[in-house]
Amino acid sequence: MTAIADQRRSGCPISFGLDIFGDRWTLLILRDLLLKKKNRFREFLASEELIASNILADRLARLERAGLIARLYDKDDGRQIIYQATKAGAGLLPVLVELAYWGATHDVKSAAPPEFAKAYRTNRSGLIRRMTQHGKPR
Amino acid sequence: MTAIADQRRSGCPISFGLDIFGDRWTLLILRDLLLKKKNRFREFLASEELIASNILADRLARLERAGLIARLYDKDDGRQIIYQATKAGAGLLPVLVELAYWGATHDVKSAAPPEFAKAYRTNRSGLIRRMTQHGKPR
DNA sequence: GATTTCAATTGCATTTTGCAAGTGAAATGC
DNA sequence: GCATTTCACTTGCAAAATGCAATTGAAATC
Repeated sequence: MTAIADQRRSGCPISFGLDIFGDRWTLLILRDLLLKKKNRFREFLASEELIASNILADRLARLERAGLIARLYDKDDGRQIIYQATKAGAGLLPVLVELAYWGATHDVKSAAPPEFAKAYRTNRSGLIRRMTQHGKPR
Repeated sequence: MTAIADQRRSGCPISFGLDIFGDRWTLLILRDLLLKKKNRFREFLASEELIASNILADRLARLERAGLIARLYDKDDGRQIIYQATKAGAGLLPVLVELAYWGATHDVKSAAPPEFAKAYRTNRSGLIRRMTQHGKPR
C-alpha cells in the first residue's frame, strides 16, 4: 500500500509526510483511529479538541486520497461510514507513540498516564507491538 | 527545560506537540537543525522546500517562545544569529527519525538513502544514539 | 565610501481555517 | 405511516494564515 502526496515539496521523506499530515488536525484523527479505536465521523467530532465538521470532512477525504485510511459502508446502518486505517496509515503508530512520549515528557500539564512513559522507557518495541495488535488494519 | 504551548486544545500529549509544530514547516526547520546541522537563517532559507522568509522568521520566533530553540549572537559577525536546539527541541529527534522511516518506507519516490531504513531496522536505538551524539544541545 | 550580506519586515493577494447553520438520506419512535 | 432524530456531511461567510516580491537597516567586505 503506498501513500501519494500529489504536490510534494521535495524528495525528503519527512517533508513527504508533512505534505500529507502537516497540520494541526490530521494526526489527531489518526490518534483517534489508531489509539482510541474511534472509527466514525461523529466519534471524531466528539473528541476533546473539538474539530469543526467541515475540517473533519476535508481531512478524512485527504487521508483517503493519500491512502492512509479507507471508507467502509456499515451494512447495519445505511447512514454510517466506518473509517479504517490502511497499512500505510497504521504505519504511523510509532510516530504517534514518539509524539506522545515527547509530549508526556516535555509538557508540565500532560494528561498522559505515567504508566505510558514508564512502559515506553522499559520496553518501547513491546509497547508498540501491543498497541499494534489491538487495532490491526486489514 | 519545558516547552509551553499557550493555547493548547487539550491535555493530550500529542495535541500538545501539534499545537507547537503542527504545520507544514516547523518540523522541517528542526530537521535542518538536528539532522542537517544547519543553524543560520540563510541556511534554512536555502533548503530544498523553499520556505518564505516571513514564514521562517515567524516559525523561528514560535520555536523560541515554545522553548525548543535558542538564539545565540555570533561574536565574529554581528549580523548573524546562531540557532540552537534546546534539550526539548533535540528531544524531537526520535520523532523525526520515525517520520523519516515512515516516509522512506511508504513513499515510492523517496530520496532517503536505503542505508537509513536498513540501519533503522537493524538497530534503531543505536541509530538514534549516533544521530544524537553528533549535534548535542547545550 | 560603495557594495554586499545578513536577518528579518512590509504590503498585498490568495488560501485555509473556523464557526454557525443547513442538507438530504436513513433510522427510530409513536 | 408519519414525525422526529441521527447520520455524514455541505454551505456561506468572516477571520486568520500563507505565499510572493520587494524592501529595510545594521554590519561586514571590497
